[in-house]
Amino acid sequence: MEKIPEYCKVEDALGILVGKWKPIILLHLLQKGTLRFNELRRIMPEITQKMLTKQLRELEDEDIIDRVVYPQVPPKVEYSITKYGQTLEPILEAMHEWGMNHTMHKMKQKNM
Amino acid sequence: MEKIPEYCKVEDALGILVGKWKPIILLHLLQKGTLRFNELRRIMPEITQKMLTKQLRELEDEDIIDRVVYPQVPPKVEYSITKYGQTLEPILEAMHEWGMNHTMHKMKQKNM
DNA sequence: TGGTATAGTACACAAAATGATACTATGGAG
DNA sequence: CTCCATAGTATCATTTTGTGTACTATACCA
Repeated sequence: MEKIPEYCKVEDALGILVGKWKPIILLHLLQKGTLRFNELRRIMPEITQKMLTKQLRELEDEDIIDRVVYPQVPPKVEYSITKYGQTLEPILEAMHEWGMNHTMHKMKQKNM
Repeated sequence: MEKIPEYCKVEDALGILVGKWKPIILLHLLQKGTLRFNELRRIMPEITQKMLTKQLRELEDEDIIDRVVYPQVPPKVEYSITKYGQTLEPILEAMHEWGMNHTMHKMKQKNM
């Protein structure tokens, strides 16, 4: 394995990926391409409006997702992954797959 | 991309990977194989003792790292990645690499 | 006229994560 | 006798994250 440099870059990656919701939001966006605010809410019913807004803003600030506002009433706002955000796909995919196997691992431990 | 199942497994992966410190601890352990408590502290001077202890315990509980206590004074405790923990390597590698590129991305934005 | 839908914001509050600092036990070195 | 080193624990303060509820504007539908 390659040596970790003095100023460990992994922390930067984390700043963007961590939080209870970001990876899930990103996985859904990767999957569907584009989603409106309330579509995201319906997909993740446990997240509050405030949290969703906050996470989306942070991802937008980091240039991971795009936010397009249509001047309509009722409002319409579409979110999608930026080109740059797509570079996160390998990490998200790896997490997703690992998560699956991890569930199996736990089931074994508990003899389910 | 494959469809995300009802009960999204990514959250499980996250429970283990998130936290400001876990991926960094794991990367160092992957790199060095085995490290003592204070060696980890020296490598990551910003982490507090309490946090390091906590993160290590959590990783141990999840069967990601091993903790071996040598009955000596002063105490000696060695940490290493379990076989199961090694399955996280692809994620950690992906994060590490992405973190590097992300730093470049930011430098470009700021014209550094 | 009243209800529904959208994409939020504002405020009060609770809970969880993280941080700062001090403290412990004890063998060995000087 | 004093100080150092190790691998922690204990306590308190602060920061981040999350929850709950109420509120907004306005086109469309009945």
